[in-house]
Amino acid sequence: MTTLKDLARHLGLSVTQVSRALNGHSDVSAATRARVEAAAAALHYQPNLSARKLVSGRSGIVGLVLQGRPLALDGELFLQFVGGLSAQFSRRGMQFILHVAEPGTDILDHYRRLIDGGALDGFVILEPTVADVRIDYLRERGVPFVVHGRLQGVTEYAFFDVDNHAIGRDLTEILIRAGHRRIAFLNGPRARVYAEERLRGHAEAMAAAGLPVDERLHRAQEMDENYGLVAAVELFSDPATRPTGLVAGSAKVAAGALAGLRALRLRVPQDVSVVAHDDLLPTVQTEQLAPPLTVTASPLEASWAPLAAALAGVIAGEPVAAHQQVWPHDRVARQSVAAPAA
Amino acid sequence: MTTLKDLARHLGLSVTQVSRALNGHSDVSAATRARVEAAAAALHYQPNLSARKLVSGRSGIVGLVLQGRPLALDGELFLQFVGGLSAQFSRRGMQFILHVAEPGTDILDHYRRLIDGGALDGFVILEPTVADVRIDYLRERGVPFVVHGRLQGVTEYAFFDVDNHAIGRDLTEILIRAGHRRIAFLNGPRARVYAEERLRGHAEAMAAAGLPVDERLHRAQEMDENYGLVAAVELFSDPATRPTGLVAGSAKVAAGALAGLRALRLRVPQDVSVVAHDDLLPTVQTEQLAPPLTVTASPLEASWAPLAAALAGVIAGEPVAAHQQVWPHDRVARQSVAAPAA
DNA sequence: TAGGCTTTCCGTAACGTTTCGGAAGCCCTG
DNA sequence: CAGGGCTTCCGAAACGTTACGGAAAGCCTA
Repeated sequence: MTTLKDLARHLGLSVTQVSRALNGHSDVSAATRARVEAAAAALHYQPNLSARKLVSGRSGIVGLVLQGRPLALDGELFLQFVGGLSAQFSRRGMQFILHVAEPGTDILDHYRRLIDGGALDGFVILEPTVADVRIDYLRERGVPFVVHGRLQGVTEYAFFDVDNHAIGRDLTEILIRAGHRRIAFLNGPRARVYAEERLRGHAEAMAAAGLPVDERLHRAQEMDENYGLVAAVELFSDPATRPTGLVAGSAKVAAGALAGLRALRLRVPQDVSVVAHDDLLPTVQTEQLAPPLTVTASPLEASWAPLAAALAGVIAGEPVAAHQQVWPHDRVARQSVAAPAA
Repeated sequence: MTTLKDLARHLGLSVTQVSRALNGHSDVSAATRARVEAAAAALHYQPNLSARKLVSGRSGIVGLVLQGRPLALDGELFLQFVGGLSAQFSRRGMQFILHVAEPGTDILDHYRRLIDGGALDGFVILEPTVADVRIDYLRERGVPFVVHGRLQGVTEYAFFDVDNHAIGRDLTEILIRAGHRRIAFLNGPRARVYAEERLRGHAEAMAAAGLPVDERLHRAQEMDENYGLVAAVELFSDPATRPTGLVAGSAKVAAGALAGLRALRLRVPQDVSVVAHDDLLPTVQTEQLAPPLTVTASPLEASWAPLAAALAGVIAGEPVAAHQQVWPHDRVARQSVAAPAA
């Protein structure tokens, strides 16, 4: 293992100067810097992260803490999250640790150990809830973090998000404008901020059109295909109370719902209009469904680079306000919406 | 952050003695040790991994390096691997790093950087190939690693594996004993050791029964549902050349194959007998398929704890021979095998 | 009681890096 | 030519931990 000392000896310089040259400090002549960099490359010098951490207080390691049997998670989504983040942090020369907390253990204990051990510089928080204890704890301890999504009641934190309020509103409005009045709403699980936001947008659009919000047409659950299928069958099997439109929270939910409607021999869009929000994941492609789905769309994949940049920035001491980003979403009209049958 | 110095001051001891007490050295009185441990717990002392690494040469961090767009991986399998390993290492007080190498980059460069940076103590190797450059590199550099699966031509390394040779043989024998002579074999990708081993077992069983091996009935591919479906349709659509039995490499492949056979209006087991190897993953349950599948079975989940234990042991300097484990598999007869139609 | 062994403790050095304060050499200004 | 400022360098200290060598105290043995 090549160390700074080796380099210094080899170059006839002091360790200090070599370090400063490599780290881009100003008081190094251009000629020296070039010499140092060449030698570092030639000798395959890699800075020792542990030593650097010890003195600088930073390890270049960030983490993601997940709880629950992995089995309870959606494999596809998990892969997107972890793979995307890991690749982005790797690219920045940072390490990305995945820490799985077993169910039944106190999640804050895991954060405490990770922080006290001095191993991690910061955390990525996925799927925040409305009263998220993780956030409270990290804020209290002053540990850098970045949120995929947004919090309620707090503003001084870094985040990357889409406008879920607008998404809920847009999807609902698409159906309202087509003439629908009874609209099923398949949302994500209750306490999640994004689900609450979408619900708020939905309610707002309904109110703006003078329509009542019927909570019996709402569902709130982890979003997978099975959920969509079961919900569709439940909500649409009785012709008397059947809604005419359906908002699905994700492409998977939509695919499941389409299967359910098909099983009930309901046609889309003649009998039921369907819209969904599409994260543009590779598993379910909404333009390939039957019929191709009218959606709001925003690539989940776009999150990873900004999240990594934000966390790196906050760790480096930049103000969080510089790392608050709301990604826009598209509205894509396809063939799954029509006027309700008379 | 509580440090050893804090503890020492608080206890009126030297830093050295506190360190030795906490690390279970012999020259510490029982009374002192108890006092130190109590104080450590009370002050939430967590050893600083970076400092420990700097002096001991170990970081307590192990890694898994994956290459390829995560999209190319099977989400479910990925989740099992990463979640399972992460949980096991966490339990041992070790950190588990996931490093995603972008496609097109040299995989060995990633290992080199990780090792030279001094950040990692060892690696987990998944899905080894027959001439695996990663293994060669790690062996050459003397870095600890553990293999999920086995290597060919090398014996001094730690591994956890199932007997894929026996699995290939057993599955084939089940069909042969039922009277089948033409057997389709849906294997994993070519260069993977496990696939080669299974193929060897298959060929051996065929030879033992005096049956010819027809390579046109073989497929070798990443094992997912679509593969099973396409292969079944290809192999069984022509009544003239159609095999009477099928060996599927995984539950997913089997589920796909069953769908394909159903599409061809072939009945299982009346027209075609089907057997598979089952990793007992939660997504596809072979006893729930139609018909319930006759399988060899071995839980993939059993791998994580032994793999973690093995890597920890090797890092601690234990001989690799103490960490070579072959897990047994079950044979479960259900309703997917019958004598071939006359 | 002297010598040696065992138990229990401690001071110091070391790991590789960054930071802090200072210092040498040079050029410019008055 | 004295003084000041800039550029470029360096030594020493520090981060928190473990390893090494040694040392004090107690007990046993001869």
